[in-house]
Amino acid sequence: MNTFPKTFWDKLDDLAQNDVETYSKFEQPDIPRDEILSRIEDEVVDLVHQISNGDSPWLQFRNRSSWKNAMYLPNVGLKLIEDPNLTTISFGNEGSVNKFGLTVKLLSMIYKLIQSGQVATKRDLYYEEPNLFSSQSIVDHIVDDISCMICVPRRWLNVVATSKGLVAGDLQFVDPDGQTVDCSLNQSGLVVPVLVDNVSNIKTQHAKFVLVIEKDATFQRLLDQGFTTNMPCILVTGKGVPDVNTRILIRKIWNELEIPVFGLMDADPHGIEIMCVYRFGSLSQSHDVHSLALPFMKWIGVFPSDITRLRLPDDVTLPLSDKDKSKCRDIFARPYIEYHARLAEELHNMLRCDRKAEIQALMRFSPNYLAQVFIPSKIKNANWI
DNA sequence: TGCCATTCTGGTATACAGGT
DNA sequence: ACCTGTATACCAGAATGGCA
Repeated sequence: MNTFPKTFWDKLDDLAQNDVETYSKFEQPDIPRDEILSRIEDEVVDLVHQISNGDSPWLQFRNRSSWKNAMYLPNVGLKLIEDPNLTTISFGNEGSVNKFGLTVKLLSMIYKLIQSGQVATKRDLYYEEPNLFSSQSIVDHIVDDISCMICVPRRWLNVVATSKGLVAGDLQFVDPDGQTVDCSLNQSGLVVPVLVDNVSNIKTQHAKFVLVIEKDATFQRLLDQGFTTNMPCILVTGKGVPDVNTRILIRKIWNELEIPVFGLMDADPHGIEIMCVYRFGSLSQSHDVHSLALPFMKWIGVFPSDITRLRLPDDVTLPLSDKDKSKCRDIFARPYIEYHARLAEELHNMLRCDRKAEIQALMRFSPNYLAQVFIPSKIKNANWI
């Protein structure tokens, strides 16, 4: 910390102030338990009406897998449009009768959960009837469809997923059990609490920024090297594609502490996609973009252009595979690209040079290069996207 | 019959836990 | 040291169904 002049930290303060003025903090409106229960009841009443009219019962929900149903709002993220295409599953349709049955079954399970105030993981739900559901991913899909159908975040249905992300550094909070937790005391990072909504009293002593890291390996390495003691910051990793809890926690940290959030990803199509999921939100969770997207996040690297700028040798980079290239083209087609010219430029860059690199490639220069040179200089020079 | 949309399956990537 | 199973998320392509 002493190696950086005061102006360095002042700049971060200015940046933080600017972010707070640019991006709005979203307070989730509180929907009472009875309201959620009555929304489920309404769905069931509809089914009864359909049956008594002599029709095959059906359910409708907003389609979360089509890009046509999503729009990009700058400073917000990827949002489900107001009038999206609806998917209909019906008892009378051979292709969807199975899903219809499972959806009704899960609706009843969720209703009981909310009524009794119990919380279950998606895995718990699956193992109640493993033969019926046949696979975990089917339960995952349907639960998310139900949350979209009755317009509440999944966690409010008392259905959670075990957390995957880790957090470390100068951060203290009161966890859902009421215990005060100090992340700086844990040498290898603390698992993000499952009921992250109930995390409160988020505080820090000195942290000036949050650094989001794609991979666990890099996260651990930075911790081992004492990155958080040299730089007053908070480290977070989602271990690859981030789960919902990790993204909510980062959002909460920003809400409370009002400090800049930086992202460090691989310089490959997959790394860029993960950056997009953090920053703009994912397509399949676009109905809950306000509590998930991090539009204020700044991508500090590794940029595809860094491969040539830093002259990374060929033996630590790889040519793009066919799948990488198609992933690039895929990201190009997404609605947020036209608002972020430099992001598009970096994608072009990667396709043109036909090279990708992982964060670990920077260790070619020296083991400490990432912590002592790369990250500080990116922040100092405001070299982010 | 061919087209389009929807649904399902299997593949990608990340990482950890536990058994052989 | 490897393999299987667990978790997260996303996407490509096959299979299916409705409609002109």
